[in-house]
Amino acid sequence: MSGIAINNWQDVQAEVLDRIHSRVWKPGDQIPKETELAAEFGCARATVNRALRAVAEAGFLDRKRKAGTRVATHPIRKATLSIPIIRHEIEESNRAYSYALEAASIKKPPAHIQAKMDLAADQMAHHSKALHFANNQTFASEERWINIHTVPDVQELDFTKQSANEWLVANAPFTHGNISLLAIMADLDLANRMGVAEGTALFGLNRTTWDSDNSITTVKLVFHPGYALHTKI
Amino acid sequence: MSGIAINNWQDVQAEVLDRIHSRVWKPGDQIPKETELAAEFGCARATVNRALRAVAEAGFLDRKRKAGTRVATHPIRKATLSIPIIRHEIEESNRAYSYALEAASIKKPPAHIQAKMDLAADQMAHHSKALHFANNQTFASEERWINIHTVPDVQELDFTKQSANEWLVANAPFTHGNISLLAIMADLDLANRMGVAEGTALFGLNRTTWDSDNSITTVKLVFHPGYALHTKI
DNA sequence: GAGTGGTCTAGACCACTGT
DNA sequence: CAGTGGTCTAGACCACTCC
Repeated sequence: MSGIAINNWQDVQAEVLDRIHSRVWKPGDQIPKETELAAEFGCARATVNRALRAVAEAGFLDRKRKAGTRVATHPIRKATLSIPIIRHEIEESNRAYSYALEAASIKKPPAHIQAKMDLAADQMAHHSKALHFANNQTFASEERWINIHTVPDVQELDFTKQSANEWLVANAPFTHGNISLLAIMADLDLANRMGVAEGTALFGLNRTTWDSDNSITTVKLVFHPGYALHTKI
Repeated sequence: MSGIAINNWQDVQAEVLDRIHSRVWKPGDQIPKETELAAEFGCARATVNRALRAVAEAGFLDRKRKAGTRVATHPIRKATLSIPIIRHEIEESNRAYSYALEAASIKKPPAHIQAKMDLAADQMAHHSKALHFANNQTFASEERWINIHTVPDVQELDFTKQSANEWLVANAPFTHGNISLLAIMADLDLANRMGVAEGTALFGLNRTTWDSDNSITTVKLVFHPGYALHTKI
């Protein structure tokens, strides 16, 4: 007996995780089928299914029709990263947020931006640079391109007060996007804008968002020295 | 009419996402309750629940008992990051993986490691340094501390052939852990070990894993210049 | 107190996939 | 082809939380 009554899918999940963790079920082992576990736990198969699905999503089980359910051999797999909105991140730590637009214009993007946003060779786009501050210290710099075909309204807006990101979030919903995380060495321009030494290693995040097949915006965020992204597994 | 028959929870999810995306339901709006949607779509409430739960997990909806379901005002929230096992990552790109242990010993860890692993002040730990190669080029460096109280077997092992990580994954299952992602400027030692110029900006990942309240291991991985982590949202 | 989402059940059928 | 997980249904009760 496991000693604890099983009444809901969380209990089943806890019991399953305990068996994996205590190596009753070892990595690579096939575990009993849903109907057997349901009988053992005295609950419906749907409840077992709910629990096993959750554990599989967390990466500890591999499930396949017909082949059954096996304990994952390499459980270090998925981490959920919450991508913060800069203003929220700063305000949640009780610091004062401020924002400064450095430049904004419509111009032809360089080739690597055209490729990233799937723009035609002669297509113009909205370009902007801005800085985000926490308690008047530079927190992050942002360089952004916006697709003016997908988001025509952007040409009439004033981003000196409201950040482009906040306007876009509220007014140009996206269907999907991709994110890259990388280390960046500050060049002279970036170093000057952010008030750090040239060559400083900075944490960077590139994000491109899409409305179906149409790119909306691509942004390169570079954070202050010492910034780190945290997550639990 | 939406024109497409709704037969399963994925269809419901697609329809819900489409309504959010096309702004039939705007950010902050309360959407119809589950029973109403079930009636509209001609399916069971459980099916609607399954779909809405999935959309909420993706961050596009906020759900509360009694208060109902609302469209999230800030959908940019969660990204699932798959933390790769280095050997797999290299082999999947059809490059030859190799590994070199540089040092291994039992010694007293520095204070910040003691704090990170919740070790007593006089407690010793297993320390190792290693390099990972892809096609004989340096791919990443690793510096690791292992809690010899939680994992006593580690003292009898030879990590010259098998990497510590692979042994730990198979033999010391963890219940939870935390990960930090950051940018690192190569100091002289790191630069020499990795064959890069001093001061190069490198992508780093720190991970500590736990077996309930006992730390298992903490590792600092530093990747080659140009390395980036990718994810979709 | 009442309304909404959260979950359970029992049974059924479907879909993928290994043999 | 057969076994396993994937999903649907209809109804029920529970738990949280706003008023």
